[in-house]
Amino acid sequence: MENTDIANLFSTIADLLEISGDNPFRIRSYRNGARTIEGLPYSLISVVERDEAGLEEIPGIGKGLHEKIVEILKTGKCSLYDELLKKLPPTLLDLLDIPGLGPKKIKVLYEGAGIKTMDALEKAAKEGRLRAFPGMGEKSEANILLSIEAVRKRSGRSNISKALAKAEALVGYIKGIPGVTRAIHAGSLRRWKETIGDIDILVACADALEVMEKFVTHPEVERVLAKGETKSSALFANHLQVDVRVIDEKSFGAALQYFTGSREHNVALRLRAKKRGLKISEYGVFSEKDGSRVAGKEEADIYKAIGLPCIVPQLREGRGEIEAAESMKLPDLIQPNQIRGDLHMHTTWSDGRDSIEEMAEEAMKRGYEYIAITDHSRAVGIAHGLNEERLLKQMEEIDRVNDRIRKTASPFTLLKGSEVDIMADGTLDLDHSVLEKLDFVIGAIHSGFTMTEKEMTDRIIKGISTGLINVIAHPTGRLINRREPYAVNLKKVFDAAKEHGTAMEINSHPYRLDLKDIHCRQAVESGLYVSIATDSHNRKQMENIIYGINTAQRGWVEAESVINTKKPGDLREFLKRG
DNA sequence: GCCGTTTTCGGCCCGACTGTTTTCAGTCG
Repeated sequence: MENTDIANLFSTIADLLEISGDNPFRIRSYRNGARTIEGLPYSLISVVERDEAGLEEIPGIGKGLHEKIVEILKTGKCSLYDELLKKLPPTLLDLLDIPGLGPKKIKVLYEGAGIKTMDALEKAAKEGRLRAFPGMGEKSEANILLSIEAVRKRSGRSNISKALAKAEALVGYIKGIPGVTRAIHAGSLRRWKETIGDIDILVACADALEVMEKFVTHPEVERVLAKGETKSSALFANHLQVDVRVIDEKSFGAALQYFTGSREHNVALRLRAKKRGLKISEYGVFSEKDGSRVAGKEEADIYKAIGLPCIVPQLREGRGEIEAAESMKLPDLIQPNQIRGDLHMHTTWSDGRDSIEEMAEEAMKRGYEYIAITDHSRAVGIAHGLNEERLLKQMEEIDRVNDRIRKTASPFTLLKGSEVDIMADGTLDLDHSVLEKLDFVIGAIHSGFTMTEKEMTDRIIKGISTGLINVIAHPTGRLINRREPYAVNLKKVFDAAKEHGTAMEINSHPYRLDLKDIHCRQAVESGLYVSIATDSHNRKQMENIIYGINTAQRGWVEAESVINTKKPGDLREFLKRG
């Protein structure tokens, strides 16, 4: 039972309690608990093993959730969950995915007409049987049918890179509408979350109705969900929902803060405001006494009004950032200009598209001081992975390129590296004698993803224990929305990595982001170094570094934990092996 | 179910939009 499993269980319990009409605040407690657990930088198992009482030190976990966590960890079951399932069929949870349909209506439909599946709901809507229920009419039936269709086609949350591209295009479009003075995307996208449910765009303008009209008639709009004076929503291709809100200049900062979220972060801020006799809304910070405006125009002023330094969007997840801000212990987050080089990339020697020199040129354009060339090893046959012989030849080629660069009086350096496969038995794919000649070795898993957790963990630890691996590439092997991570005990991997001076990669490809945010935090809190690298297969992909940096920021990573912020000499010192 | 510089009970963030309503409940973020 990992934290994620317990968090998912609590989240499901919250949904079931909601449908059963339970106390909304009890429901919120389970939701809060789930979020908190998901974001913890350590495993609950370790807490319970050490001292059960430690659970209640975690904010949001009280007596009730404590007992349930212990029950789940000890028995693998949760009696509350089992009881709820006796009363409510789990298929009702699917119905919560239908926009416009919430727990109250689902309960009524289930109890009144025995509707418990998406198919049954569709049938009832088509037959016009839903309009018999209070608050439902023909229009509700039509909307439910449209929404069911959308849910069936939907592929889940969008990858951040897709959402960012769409958001930037739409912000450009809106800025082109006459009278618009400001437009910016907010929401989880501004927090750089790895997947995005919908895009929020805030607009300041002279004529709100004009903006709303232009937005809902955008040529790519597939369906308008709502259109009002200050808020409109529309579905775009790939079922990406976009919400546009028009905001007064004097409230813009408050709205930006509010719509950037997360919800948990905002709830905590509002609670804090309330204790100080203030009220925060998307319109500003107001005195509860006389309703006078205290702040609103700039985002930072919202935090200032409640006695906090401004917290960057990447940290606003309700994972202890407010407490850290309060005690002036916010992390000094890694910044893009602190990255001195990229330590994972491929060239035409294996499956990359560009040559060693082309990659070097691009890196120099980016202002880097070094990069590591890390082509695949022979096990990745499909990528023309290098054997020892070809790797030795490539090293000679890199020496030649380095010589040519040195003659231009550039301080730029190429490091000779390899992304060597850690084989199923934990041995490395290339002779140690050759790997020892390299400046930089990345160890990676590219096969045998279906191993058990123990097998995979042992495999990686055995690789690390060779003492030859500087960095573990994409440590969980996941592809966002495409492939689940392989089973691995990261805690044990981190321990072994610490012992052998191995760093963890934050792979910056937007479909990897591996380590992910919370794992980054676990890694640096375990005292590990990370390498923020792009795994580029062509020049252009080097720009993906921004996704890795933001993932690191979401994981509270500071520059001192990132090996590629080191000066070339310091990096070489760090890379020296045992 | 959680929590406490108005504390162990009685609160718990705030507002817009829709569809069905003659004043509002449900949903969403």
